[in-house]
Amino acid sequence: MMLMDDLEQARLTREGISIVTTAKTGPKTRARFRREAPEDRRRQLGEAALRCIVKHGNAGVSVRQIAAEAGVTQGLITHHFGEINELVAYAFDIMSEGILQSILKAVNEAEPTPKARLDAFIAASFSPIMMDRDVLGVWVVFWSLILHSPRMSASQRQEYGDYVRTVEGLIGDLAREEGFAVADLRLAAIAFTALMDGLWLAWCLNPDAFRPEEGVRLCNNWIEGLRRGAHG
Amino acid sequence: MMLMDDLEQARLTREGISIVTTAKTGPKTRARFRREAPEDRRRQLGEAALRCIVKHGNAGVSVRQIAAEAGVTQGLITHHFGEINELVAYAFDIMSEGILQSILKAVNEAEPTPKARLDAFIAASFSPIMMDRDVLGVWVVFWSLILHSPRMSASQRQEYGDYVRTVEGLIGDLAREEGFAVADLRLAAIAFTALMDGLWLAWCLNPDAFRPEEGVRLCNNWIEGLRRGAHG
DNA sequence: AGAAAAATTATACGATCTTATAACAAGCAG
DNA sequence: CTGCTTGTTATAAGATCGTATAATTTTTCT
Repeated sequence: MMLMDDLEQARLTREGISIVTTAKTGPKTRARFRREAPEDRRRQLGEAALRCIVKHGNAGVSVRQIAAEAGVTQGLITHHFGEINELVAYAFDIMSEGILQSILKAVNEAEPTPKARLDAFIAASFSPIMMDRDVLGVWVVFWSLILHSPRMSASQRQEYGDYVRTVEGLIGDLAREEGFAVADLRLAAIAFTALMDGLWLAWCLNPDAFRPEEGVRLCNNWIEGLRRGAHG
Repeated sequence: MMLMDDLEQARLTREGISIVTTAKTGPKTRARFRREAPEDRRRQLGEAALRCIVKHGNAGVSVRQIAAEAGVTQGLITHHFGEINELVAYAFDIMSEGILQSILKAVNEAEPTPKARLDAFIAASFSPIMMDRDVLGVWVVFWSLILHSPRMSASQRQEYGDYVRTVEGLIGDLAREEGFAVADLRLAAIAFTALMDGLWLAWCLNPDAFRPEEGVRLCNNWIEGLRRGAHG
């Protein structure tokens, strides 16, 4: 999962020392540990959760597996998050924010014209970082939770809103620059978002269906329809 | 889950008799049962699986829960499907086929003009039967399996192909009738499918984002773009 | 230095899950 | 009516899961 590479860090490998010393020093030695700021620990656990979900899908959402992945004991998750669902929701926030930031970075590095910025947005959305089945694997787990958990649902509403507003800005700027009209900017942004998400989903489920470049072209065609007043 | 209503049947409620009679007749009484044709039983189990997934999401995919839902014992699932994933894959086939048939029925009941048929297709895709979060709940479980199981992946490829070809036919007929050109019909169908799926997904995750009628309008706008040569 | 606070380990408990296996019963063939 | 096939129940074994609780170590603060 390429998106995660940035986030990954050298993580604490739990020392087997306690086991070795147990025989020597006595039966009551404990594993040594480093105490970390709650904020850091929470993030470590969140990233470990993402890695587990990538590797094992829904089955990866487990206190024991995530704790092992993070190199800590199970109780730590209870301590920092209370119940495991809270940890997963936190992981969802990390993931969402990471993706949006990654795309926004590409947009802001483009030339400051509306067209160039929109192109960068589309290109970033179909870059290898996004066209990754593992990312869908994670997303799918989140979706199923969103449907049942109010906490997750609230996060999703927030992230989706941010995303659509971003698209709204990009499209609005283009329309102003090129002088065409859009009847309902918010709805147009929703449609464009849906088109991109739908293409991404279809590709992840069946990468043979079309090539990413074709996805980019189809998005540009939608923009072309907007230019020609299809949403007037 | 409205789509399931058609499939639901009065199901065997397991008699507690065996427990009661145990005290009277002796310790060795067994539950009475009806023997059914493997084909029937498999379908019953498949439908029970769908009901469980609707109710409990991923957690519903469990031998015990599905067996209880179907009013049989656990061993029966092992007997008919071997491992549980095979049962879920079977449930996926039932579901996919049901949805496509449901939409095609609406299309074929419309007036035989390309425009009317396409309208019916869109309307059916945004009808209350489809705009149901429970349906996404089931689909999400399937997607996660598609990513990991070749068996499920093969089914998905087949269903997706059928779906896109249907859209291709509808759009192609309209283009011919109205006399506009489409450069790549297959790609256009993929885009339109993605737009509809993306809107459906967004709505299911967050029903407050837009109304189904607005979804229909956004689809029509896309068609309007096609008319105006955005995909030429 | 020493005590208080907070992070972390360690462990246990009860529930649920998957799979395997043996016993039983329903329906069909003769 | 009898016996065979197999759908079905019943039960057990072993793994894993979530959460609670107590003991211990690290860090901080005075």
